Amino acid sequence: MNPNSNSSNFFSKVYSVTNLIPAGRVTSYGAIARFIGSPQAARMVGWALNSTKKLPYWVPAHRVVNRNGLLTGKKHFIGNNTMQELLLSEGIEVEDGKIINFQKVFWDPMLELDDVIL
DNA sequence: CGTCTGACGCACG
DNA sequence: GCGTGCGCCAGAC
Repeated sequence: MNPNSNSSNFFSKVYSVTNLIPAGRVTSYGAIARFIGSPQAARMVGWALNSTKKLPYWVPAHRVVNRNGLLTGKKHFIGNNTMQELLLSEGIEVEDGKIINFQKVFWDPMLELDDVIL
């Protein structure tokens, strides 16, 4: 874990937090960005997750959506519906590329990892 | 080294 | 409540 030596600390934090997202829960790019200390770098979170495709280990990038619970990054997965399928398989209700009970399944690292220092 | 782009988020109208 | 514009940070050209 934490193979950050290669990448910037920013990326490694994104990977670490994303890996801590429990199955059946999701979080947002902005939430991660805030947690790692760059609240205005939400776009970079997505950028970092995009590069997880080439990482030697698995990162549950499908558990990260935008603040509206919209699966904005689904087109970056192998198939057009891969992201939604993965979420559905974890018990997350998704309809037309959007998480239904987003507020219910939302996992905020600021609250769950408030005692964790990356 | 300058410029464009992008899995976002927020302010405005 | 919805569409548009702008700023953010890092990487690719």
